[in-house]
Amino acid sequence: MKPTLKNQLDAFTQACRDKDLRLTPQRLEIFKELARATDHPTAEILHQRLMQGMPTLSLDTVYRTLGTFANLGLVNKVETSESQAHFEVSQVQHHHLICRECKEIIDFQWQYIDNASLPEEVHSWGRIDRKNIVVYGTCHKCLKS
Amino acid sequence: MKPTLKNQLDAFTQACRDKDLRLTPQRLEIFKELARATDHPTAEILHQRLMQGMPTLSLDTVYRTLGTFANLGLVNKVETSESQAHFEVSQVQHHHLICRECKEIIDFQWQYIDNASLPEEVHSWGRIDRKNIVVYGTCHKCLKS
DNA sequence: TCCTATTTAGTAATAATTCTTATGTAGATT
DNA sequence: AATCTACATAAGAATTATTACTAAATAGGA
Repeated sequence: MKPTLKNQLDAFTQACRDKDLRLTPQRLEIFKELARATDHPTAEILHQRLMQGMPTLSLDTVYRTLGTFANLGLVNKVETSESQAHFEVSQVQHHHLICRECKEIIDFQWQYIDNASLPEEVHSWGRIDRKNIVVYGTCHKCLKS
Repeated sequence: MKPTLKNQLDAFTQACRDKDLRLTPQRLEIFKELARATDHPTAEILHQRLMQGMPTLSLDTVYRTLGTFANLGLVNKVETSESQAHFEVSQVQHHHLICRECKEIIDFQWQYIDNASLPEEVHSWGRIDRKNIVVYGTCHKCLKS
């Protein structure tokens, strides 16, 4: 069950208050744009989209803000082996499928893994906060062409 | 059971022949150095190490060569959310533990997952070639300090 | 409304990776 | 073994991705 945009915004504004983070229009817009996105945009792409409604927004602010959000756990930096970082708003636990050809990133869920407990050696390594699966392959669209 | 360095080198030279890849001293040294490494070095660190024995080796060659090897599946680019790419020689299937503090990357095995089959939606997405788990957390060393 | 610490825009700087080009060389052919 | 040629390399320049600096703007509390 995906949270509604409104729920996400409420959680967001609450998190800002909790963390003494000022609720600036830039932060709000960046968060909303990312929450609205179904792809996993890079900072640059997000910046381009936001420029429509906020022509003076700087790319640096997008990077800085995404970094801040990521530290608070409000957004995730998606692990890829690409050079540009991709972002998403933290939702329910999920994993990623990445096409080696077109680089498209798709979410999927896999409860079997979410519920599985990690091997003992991992627990003795330290404190875990996130386990994420990244599956690489080639999507049908690219296989056809 | 970890393959011996000799086995890896044989597999490497064979792969070069198969793929019409010239067996240059640079390629050989880069591969050997990476096979010998137990950490997951970046191109830059690998370059530094290699400079000991090959003072004229250029950083660009290390990047180019690692890229070539990665395409052939001889080495893996480790998925991290850091900006510098980390590399490893492809070994038996394994996964990665990454400490958010010190950024150290540790390998671990998890047969439970290796043997599990992915959800149906993933199979219908396309052809899969690798499923990798990246676990983020904080290692004991960093928890203590 | 005013104050002040935080945040931002604009631009400069740095870091990571890739490209360009002249030279070198692996490996096939003789 | 000598020659040839397409591919690979070194060196440095160029690009790309991200972060830092600084003066001006502003969120949110007094």
